[in-house]
This record gives sequence, structure tokens and C-alpha cells, in this order.
Amino acid sequence: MSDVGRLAGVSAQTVSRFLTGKGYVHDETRVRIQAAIEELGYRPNRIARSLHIARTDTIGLLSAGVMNYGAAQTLAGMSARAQATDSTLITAHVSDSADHDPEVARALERMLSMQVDGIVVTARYGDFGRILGETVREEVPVVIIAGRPLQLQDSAGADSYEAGMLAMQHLLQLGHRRIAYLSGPADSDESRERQRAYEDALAAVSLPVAPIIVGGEWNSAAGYEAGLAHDLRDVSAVFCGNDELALGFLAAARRRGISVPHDISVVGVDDMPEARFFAPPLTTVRFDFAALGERAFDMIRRRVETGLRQEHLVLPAELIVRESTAPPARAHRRAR
Amino acid sequence: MSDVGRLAGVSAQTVSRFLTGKGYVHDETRVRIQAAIEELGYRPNRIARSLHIARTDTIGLLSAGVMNYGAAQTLAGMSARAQATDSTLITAHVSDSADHDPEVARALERMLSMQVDGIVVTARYGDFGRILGETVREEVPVVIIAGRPLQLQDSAGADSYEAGMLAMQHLLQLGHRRIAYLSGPADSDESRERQRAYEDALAAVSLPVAPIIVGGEWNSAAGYEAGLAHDLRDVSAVFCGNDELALGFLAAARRRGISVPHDISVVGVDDMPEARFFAPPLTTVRFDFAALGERAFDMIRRRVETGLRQEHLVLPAELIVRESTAPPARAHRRAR
DNA sequence: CACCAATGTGTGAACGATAACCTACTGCTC
DNA sequence: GAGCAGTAGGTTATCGTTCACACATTGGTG
Repeated sequence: MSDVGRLAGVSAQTVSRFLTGKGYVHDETRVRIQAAIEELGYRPNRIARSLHIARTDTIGLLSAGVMNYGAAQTLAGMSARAQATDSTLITAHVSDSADHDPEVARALERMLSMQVDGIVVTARYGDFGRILGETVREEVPVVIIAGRPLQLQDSAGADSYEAGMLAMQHLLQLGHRRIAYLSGPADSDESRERQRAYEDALAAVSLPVAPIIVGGEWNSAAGYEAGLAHDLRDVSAVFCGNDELALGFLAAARRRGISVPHDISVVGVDDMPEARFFAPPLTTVRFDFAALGERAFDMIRRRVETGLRQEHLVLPAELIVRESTAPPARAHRRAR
Repeated sequence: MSDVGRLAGVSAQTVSRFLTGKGYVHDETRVRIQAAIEELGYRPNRIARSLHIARTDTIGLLSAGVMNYGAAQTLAGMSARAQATDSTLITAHVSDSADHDPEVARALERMLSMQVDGIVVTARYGDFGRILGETVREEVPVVIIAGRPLQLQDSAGADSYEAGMLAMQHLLQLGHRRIAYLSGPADSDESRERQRAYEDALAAVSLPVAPIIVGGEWNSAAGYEAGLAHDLRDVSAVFCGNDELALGFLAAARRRGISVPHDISVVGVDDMPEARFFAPPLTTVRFDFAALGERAFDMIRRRVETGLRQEHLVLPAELIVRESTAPPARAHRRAR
């Protein structure tokens, strides 16, 4: 910066004023400084700046688990807002592994020592709270992307419960009476919320819950295995925790000669871009994950600037009816 | 740091020695310093450190276009290596938009002003080189993830040409003679390399190239549109630029009553986890994108440390034969 | 014509850390 | 017992920037 000043015939301080826009700089001086900057190819050093002002305009994003459609879109949305606000996004993705917790803790420590202004976390399981408490210790604000509102922290998330309700109401309206739930990971809030909606929706019309089919993972392989392993004779519809599980389930049904939607209706959640092209095209519940990322970013920034705690931000769900659902065949209606 | 020193009865410098491991610190002093660190909850400030040592252990990842399976896995792989080497990953994802180029330039500028040690770029189109030249100007090393080796920069990438060859040889061995290529974006190196392999493979056995089917995007919707729009009567196999295009194409074929693989064989590229569960399960060419991200990260780090320019790193492709390919039906063999 | 506000610029200290340099003590060797 | 290597720790300057403050000039006002 002092090189620029020297070339422009002023002090470094005046260059700083020019760049930050604070204080008076003569118009002619501005021109000379601008010329000097370009001639020298000078680029301000943000970390030196941050050292002084104790703010980095940097947000950390910690994601865990599988980098699937939703996570990737959320990341893209956050990045878009970071670009737009001239902020920097630091990401750490820790996949499921043996010693998951210490890795998460280390990633958080690293972000903090990089002086991030705030952190957004996509929480896969509830115990995240403990690690956050131990490492972040209120040093910077945290926003958690979670399946349900959290009391202790700001949170944002897709409305998994509503998604479950929309899916179930659709199936119930079609006339289904024996509906199964194909779950995601047992420790996932999203999966649990969808299951809770599943149970509530059935209870509301006094129908029994079918045994939960445990997928265990958010992927197609889990849906396929579950679809093969399970006795589906007295079930006329399956509500799948997400689209990938649904895809696997569709493949299993095809292999077993079960026709969708004639024999069994299938509903997913997410509306990944591929869902429209499944066989048959999948009825599902859409979330706008990119918007979730954008909102989460704005939320953490606002929190950084105002310090005000905010509510749980809920991303609306939208039912997308395609061809994987239909009224139950007669055999099933009788089976009830 | 001086607070820690004061509490431990030493100077800040000794605390620094303790933390960096350089120089002698008495064992008893170590214990006192460690205790002071824990009592105060002290955490070293990496950016202050960086200011002095002129190194941030930070790598920037710039990705462009759609955040699909490959891009997400590459990111996850890079993040994994960043964790393992105690480095920080700064990401910027710029989606296709009206003024794409200035956005890319701004993202790069931001990374440079954050003093990244190096940058990894997933280049969607060739003109990236110009922007890189204008903004990065050799200030830090750059590794480009590209569909083909680049002369001017270090590069890494999936071997798209080999992928194309594997797919085509598979189809040719099955006896197909009229094979079409369903392309991705026209400005994508990956798509062009796959097309080049397609043309070379046909030329090698003196077969004519079928008119190229232009998908235009790397997504299922493009594959679907193309699959509906195109006259496929004299084609017995389609080589799709990636799995998503293939999924869309499969859906279009189903809608048109074209049976896969009986009437038409379909091959994709990527082997996304869902491909195994398409209807029918997709024959495709697998890439290990997570490994690509890992290798690209190691490459940029090595380049930062040694300054040595490296070769183009090529990620091998592996043919995965499933049920979307079969020998051509008799009608087609005669049509030749 | 002295005074004041507005404008324009420079000086020194500080942000949190590290490196170079310096001091001091111990124990061993010749 | 002088010299030296090894150990332990303090002092000072510095990285690139910003802030608080001081200073200088201008033009208008009472």
C-alpha cells in the first residue's frame, strides 16, 4: 500500500482512505491513486485488514454426511449469497467415518482460528449440539440447518414435518389405508420428523402404523435393499424418506414384479431434478434447497451484524404429483 | 497470546515457541503454558500468523456451472484432503448466469485478496484461461480440473476420451453399427472429448458418424427433450455424455415405447450412485470424483510447496456393464 | 480580520503473531 | 578455567492494514 502511495505521491494512509471510502480524498489524488494501483497491480490484503478491524466477512459452512443433492444445492445457495455480499465462504465437509466427532471438532476449531464471523452447520444428528458447545463456546454465532426448530440455537431448515404431512395426505386422499414409511438414517432429524408426520397423519384418521421400514441411509442402495427385504403384501403405499430411497425402492419393486403405482404407490421427498424421469415419474415433495442456503447465509450475516437471535426459519414444502401414486387396487382396499 | 504468557509466567514469545514447536521450552514451562491456554480458552489466530509468515494454508476452489454429482464429489474429496492436511478450503461456486465472466473474476479476486496459497478451478469452458490470466497473473499457482490436458497450466481430470472409448468399444463389440452421441454443453471440454472418442472409435472401424444429438446441458431434462425430439429409427445405440442425460433419454424412450436395451442400447458416463437403479440399470463409465478432488488438492499443495510444474493428472475410467446395453435387434443389423 | 467549519493529508500506535537476535545458565572438554 | 555446545527465554522489529489524532489549507462568516 505504501508503494502505491509513493507512486501516487501521497502516504499509505491516503490510499487506505481511498480504498475504504472513509474520509476525504481529493478528486485529483483519487485519479493518481487509481492509476498507481493499476500500474502496480496492487490488490488489498484482506487478512491484514481483518487483523485490525476484527472482522473477516467470512462465514464457515460445516456439512456432514453424504454430499447429496440437497447438501450440494444448499452449498451453492450459500455461495451465491456470499458472492453477492462480497463475503468469503469457508467449507468443511466431513463424511461419515469412524471418528466423526473429533473430525467435526477439528474442522470447527480450524474455522474459528481462521476468525470466521459465523458458522452454518448442517446437523445430521442431535448430538452436534454438544460438540458445538465445547468448541464454539458462543465465540461466534452459529446457525444450524436442521430438520426441526432448535431451542438453543438459531436454526433453519426444510419443513420435514409438513413434507411428511403433504405426502401422507396425498396418499390418504387417494384412498390408501395401509401405508409404510421407509426411513432414512435413524439419527437424522429430518427422517424422524417425516416419520412423526407419518404417524400423526395416520393417527388423525385412526389408522394403524405399518412397521417402519428402516433404510438406514439416504441413498438408493438402502432403498433397494429395504424394498427387496420387506414383506409388502398388505401395504398399498410407501412414503419414502427421500427421493433416492424412493428410486431404490422403485428398482426393487420392478425386480419383484410389483407394479408402481398399480400395486403400490410411492412418494419421495426432495424433488431432485432426476425424480421427474424415474420410472414411473416420482410423486414427491419439493424443497428449494438453494433458497435454504441463501436464507441460512443471510441469517448468519444478520446475526453477525445485529447480534439478535432469530426464529427458526422454515422452508415451505410443495407436493409434486406425478405418476408413482394412484388410488389403491381393489385387492388392497379389501385387505383393510 | 501475551495473556497466556502472563498467566504462565513467561513472555508471549515463549508461548509462540511452545505452539510452533520451534526452539526450546522447558518441560515444566510447557505444562504451565498448556494449563494457561486451557484456562483462558486461548485459540491461536491463524490470520495474524499468516500475516507474518506469508502463507495461509488456504486453497481456493472455484467451481462453475451446475453443482451436480461429479462437482459435489470433487468438492468433498478436496475437503477431505484439506482436513487431513490441516488446511482451509475456500469455495466459490458461480452458476451459469448472464454475466458469468465478471462474477468468476470477482470470485478469483476475492480469493487472492484472502491470500489463498493456490487455486483449483473446475473449468467449464476453454475461455477460463483468459480470465485466469487477467486476474491471477501467476500470483499463485493454479490447478485446473479439465476434460483434457492443458499446456499452460497444471491440470487434472477424468479421462473423458478414454471413457468415450470404453463406451464405444463396448457398443461396437456388442455389434452396434449405427451409434449416436448425445452431447452435453457445446462449450464443455468433457463433452467434446467424449465426442472426439466417439468419432475416433467409429472411424477406426470405418463406420459413419450418426448426426450428433445435442443435449446442451448436463441434466436429465436435456436428455429427455433430445430423446423425444430426435428421429431414432436407424440408430441402435446411444452414447450419452453423462448419466443424467442418459436418465432423461431412458424416460423419453419409455414414453415413445422404445425398449431399452431391446430396441436401443444406452450408455452413460459418471456412474452416479443412482445409475444402478435406473430402469434398466445403466451401463456406464465410472469415475472416482472424490479421488479426483483429493488428487487435485494434493497437486496444488505440492505445487505451492515445491513450485514445480506437474503433468496432467488423469483419472482412469472404468466400464460398468449393466442392463441398458445388449446386442442390436435383428432389424437394426439388417438396416445397416 | 480573527474565527470556524469543511476539506485534505500525514504520523504513530495497534491488531496477533513470528523471526532474528540477544542474554544467561548449565555442563562438558581440553 | 576458558571455550563451546546445548538449553531456556526475553526484546525488538515486522507482516499490511486501519484508527485516532494532529496538522494544514481553503473559503465563508460575523
